[in-house]
Amino acid sequence: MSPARFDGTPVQPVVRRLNALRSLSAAAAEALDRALRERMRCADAGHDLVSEGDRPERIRVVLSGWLCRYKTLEDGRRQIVNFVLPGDICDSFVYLLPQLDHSIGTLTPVVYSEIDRTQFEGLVATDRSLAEALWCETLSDISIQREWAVNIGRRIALERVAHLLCEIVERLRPIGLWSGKSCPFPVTQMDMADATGLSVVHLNRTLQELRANGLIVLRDRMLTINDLDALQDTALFNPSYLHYAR
Amino acid sequence: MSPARFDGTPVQPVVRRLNALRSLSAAAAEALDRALRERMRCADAGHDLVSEGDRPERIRVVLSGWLCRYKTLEDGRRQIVNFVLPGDICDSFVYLLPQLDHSIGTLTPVVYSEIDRTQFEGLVATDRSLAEALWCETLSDISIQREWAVNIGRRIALERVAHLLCEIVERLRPIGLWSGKSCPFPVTQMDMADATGLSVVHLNRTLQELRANGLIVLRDRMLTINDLDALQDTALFNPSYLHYAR
DNA sequence: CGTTTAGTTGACCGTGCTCAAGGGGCGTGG
DNA sequence: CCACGCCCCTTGAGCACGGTCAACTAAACG
Repeated sequence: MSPARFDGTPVQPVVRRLNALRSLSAAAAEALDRALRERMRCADAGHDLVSEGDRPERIRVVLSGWLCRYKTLEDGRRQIVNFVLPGDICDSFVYLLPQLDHSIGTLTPVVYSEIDRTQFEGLVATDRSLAEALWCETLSDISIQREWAVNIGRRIALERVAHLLCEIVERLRPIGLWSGKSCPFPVTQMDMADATGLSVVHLNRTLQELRANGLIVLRDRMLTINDLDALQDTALFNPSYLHYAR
Repeated sequence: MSPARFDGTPVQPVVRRLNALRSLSAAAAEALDRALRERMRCADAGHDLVSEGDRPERIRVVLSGWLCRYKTLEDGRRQIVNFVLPGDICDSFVYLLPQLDHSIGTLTPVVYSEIDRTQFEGLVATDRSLAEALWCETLSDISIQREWAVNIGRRIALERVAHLLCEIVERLRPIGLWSGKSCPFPVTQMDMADATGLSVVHLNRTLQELRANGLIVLRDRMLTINDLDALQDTALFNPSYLHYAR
């Protein structure tokens, strides 16, 4: 947790993501940048950043690393309901709610910033473009959540897994983590299973089918896609629900 | 579409729902009330209020009737991703997005109000309690959407259908449409199937199982639940994700 | 080196899907 | 008034997608 670990962790992914949704004023980008540098934190892989039932106090903004939002049923069944990538905000104005309805766990080591209520509201109050961008980010989150319902409810396993991969690629793109061919992919097969509503065994077989079809290469936590169009076709993927401006 | 059809359609469900999430000031409730009375509209059952791909211009607020948000895949598979009940807002600040990612269709005749952008922003700007309530409503919507992912991804058919019914009961309660024992339930089995990610045939059999277990009575578009605790138990239902203040 | 975690494979099984047909209620038009 | 069509619900039969259980491998780590 030494400050040294923050070296080289840029604060930009947030600005880049928000800008992809709705452009921020220069002043807003700068104020946000400053606020994010104030209270940076890190967390190891495999820990919960926040847990279901917690009273939310602060806004957290992910600067680097991957997390997932998940819920568990009494008997242990787990559903990952979304991934949280660099630049994502968890969540604007959460502290207005009495308690969290889900947990957020780290999949990798993570660097994030905390913003407390008064500082956050100060930021929002002084710049309209930031307030609008935050609404867009939230509307985009709901939209992603809706698409997950479609994915789990109406796509078959092969389409479902392909769709998950397509979404992640498109979300990594604006923050500069998609090279055009490949990206880091630090998600275990168990996580992917819990995200798609499949069993680990069947998820494994589905990945093999995607590999056999030449659609993906997935090795050593690295995902390579040689023909993204083909993968999108098998996923019935249409990126418009992400609401990124072109 | 004659004004007469609005007679007796109260504007209160919105205020009641928002108040259940976060209390509105008297001034905000009154201003909202006035705004909603300005441009009331109706729609017949079986029509789309808005469609995927539309450019959203106005905020719509449902005063009476049921709708559903849904998406369809190219080949016709349909997933209902949420129901829209009286008092629900579709959606705060949508017009910030370039286009809608899903459609909203009516299940019954519906009365709703339209609020245009400038009027809406005027309302929000002048009362902090309203702005906060709208954030709460939106956060609650995301939360519901997450729970749907869990429902479809990790609950078996019986639990899944039971959970859907439990959620609807709890959402009808604050707007006064749950009598304590029963409520209107104008949803066809096909709609329920599309909401739970099941086939119509299996949904039908699942409903019969719930009936056989004495958990529900569902006839003539009317749902009766004699032992709500028992239904919630079989659904693994925990209402906290709705974020209603007690 | 032993232990743990992640990935893989095989065999079997069951939940839920598909296809198909029939019934009941209701509105419409002849 | 009756006939027809349509929508919604229901039932049966067969099947397949995906789940469960179990065992094994390989890599990572202390």
